[in-house]
Amino acid sequence: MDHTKKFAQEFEESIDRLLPNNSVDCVIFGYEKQRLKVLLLQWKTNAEWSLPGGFIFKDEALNSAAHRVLRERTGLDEIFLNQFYTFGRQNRARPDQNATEEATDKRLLDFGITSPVIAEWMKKRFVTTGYFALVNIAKTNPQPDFMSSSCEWKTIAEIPQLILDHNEIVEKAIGYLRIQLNYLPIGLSLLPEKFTMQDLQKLYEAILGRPLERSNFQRKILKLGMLVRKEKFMSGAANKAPYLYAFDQAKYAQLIKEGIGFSY
Amino acid sequence: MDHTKKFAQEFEESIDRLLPNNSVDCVIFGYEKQRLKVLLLQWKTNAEWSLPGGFIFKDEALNSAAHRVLRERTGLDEIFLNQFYTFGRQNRARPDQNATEEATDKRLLDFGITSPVIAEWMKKRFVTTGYFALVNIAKTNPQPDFMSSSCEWKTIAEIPQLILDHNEIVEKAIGYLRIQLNYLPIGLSLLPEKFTMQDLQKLYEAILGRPLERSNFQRKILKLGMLVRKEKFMSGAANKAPYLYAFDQAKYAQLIKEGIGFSY
DNA sequence: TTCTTATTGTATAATTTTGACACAATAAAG
DNA sequence: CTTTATTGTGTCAAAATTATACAATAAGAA
Repeated sequence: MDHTKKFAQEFEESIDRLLPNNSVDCVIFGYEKQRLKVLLLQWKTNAEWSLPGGFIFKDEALNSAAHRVLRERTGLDEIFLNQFYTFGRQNRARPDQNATEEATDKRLLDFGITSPVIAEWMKKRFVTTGYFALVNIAKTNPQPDFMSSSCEWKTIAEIPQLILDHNEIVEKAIGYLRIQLNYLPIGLSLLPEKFTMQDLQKLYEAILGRPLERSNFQRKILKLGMLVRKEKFMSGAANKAPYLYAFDQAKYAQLIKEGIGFSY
Repeated sequence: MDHTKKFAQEFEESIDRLLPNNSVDCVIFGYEKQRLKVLLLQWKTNAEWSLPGGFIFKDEALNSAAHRVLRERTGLDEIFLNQFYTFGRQNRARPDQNATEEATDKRLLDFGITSPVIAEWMKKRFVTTGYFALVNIAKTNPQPDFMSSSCEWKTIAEIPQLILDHNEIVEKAIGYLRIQLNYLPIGLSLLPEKFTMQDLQKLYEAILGRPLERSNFQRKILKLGMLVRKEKFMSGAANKAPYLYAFDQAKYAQLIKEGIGFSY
């Protein structure tokens, strides 16, 4: 019995313990080379892309399910997950995904779903709750699960067409990320332990989608008192070397709790 | 056949058309006599209080269900509803509501539920999505439905113990109302067409839960340019009569879209 | 070595916003 | 005509914001 079949059998057996009509999807943001990225899974069977998502056990809280699903599908554990919106249209498939009975059956076969029990489950209507997370790409090593051939970080511009309404979910996640910027531990979660002021500024610029004035950004951030200055960083470039900074975690946590009170 | 039985029969017949395991609950904010209020329903059968909530039809979007449920249960229609959070603990009952089989059966009887089909439905686990709305109390006349003996506006301080986790839902709604203050048409939705500056200030104070400095509030609000000054308001009180104001709706809408950018 | 280049850390000045308070104007009651 | 409570507006210092300037500096080029 190959891996896929084994997985299918295990999933089929677990269906009785799942709460019907509900699911979770995770938008995992990472930051690398001054670019904001999102973690996507590609299906083994038909190479389509999707967000890491899954179902809820009958005896499991929605929030716990989000953490478990993310761990099972990517290996990422103990990360900050933030619920942001619940997507509940009758037909959450994209308009171009024909929803006739035959088309749906054919699509399930594309995904390698042959078991009638699983097919019946997958044909249900699911109301899905979106969570977003912020992770430091360097510190994590996501691994695709059985169903997925790969697990890739894509910049926002690179995001391909995703299954169902997952593109919409990503867009909404970015919107909430922006609105909640002052209340989220953006820097601590997304940056390496030590980073330059430019790293931090580019991160904010990536999230806000607009440029910020360098010297004013530096002054305002430093005035918050949440950064500790470390040694200089010799990049090898022909210009003045920037200092590295690290977060004063206690102060940062407090500031985030109250909301960082300025406009970038 | 009395009303309650008729309703029970109708509900029983509709269960097949409902999406299991999902529900919506609405936190309707109103403003009256300079007090922020919430609309609550009281059950005919056992006098317990709850938020107006209900279920989703299989062919209905989650957001549409929220509008329909609100209309059916209170008569309120075409109001601005804003999704804010999805509550998904395994057991959403309050800790003091004993969850043993017998206790649950007894509780359902308290609510007048005798049909086994309805009882089975009500025993399911429901993940509920919370919506909040802002309405002008003077313009609306909510009416309780079959199941409810009354439909009352309660100030935040007056809110009694509610069923399930509804007290938690109200608290979370107020939290989101505060955070999203600058992005919501608070004034236009909650105030009458013409209002005094004090009305507006007290509204913001009620939402924020803290006093604001009168003259500075007036200066900042007027500077936004979203108010049109009307005639004076002769209240009969022994003091200088205040001006009435109305919203410049186009400008207000634009400001709300971008987010009103100042701290109160 | 010296010059050049790109970037960094910091300073400065003009402008705007905020917070705290002052005060004359005024509607109605005594 | 005086008193009272509240309103519209003004002031002023402190703080924040914006735009700009400029010396310091790491490394490559001359």
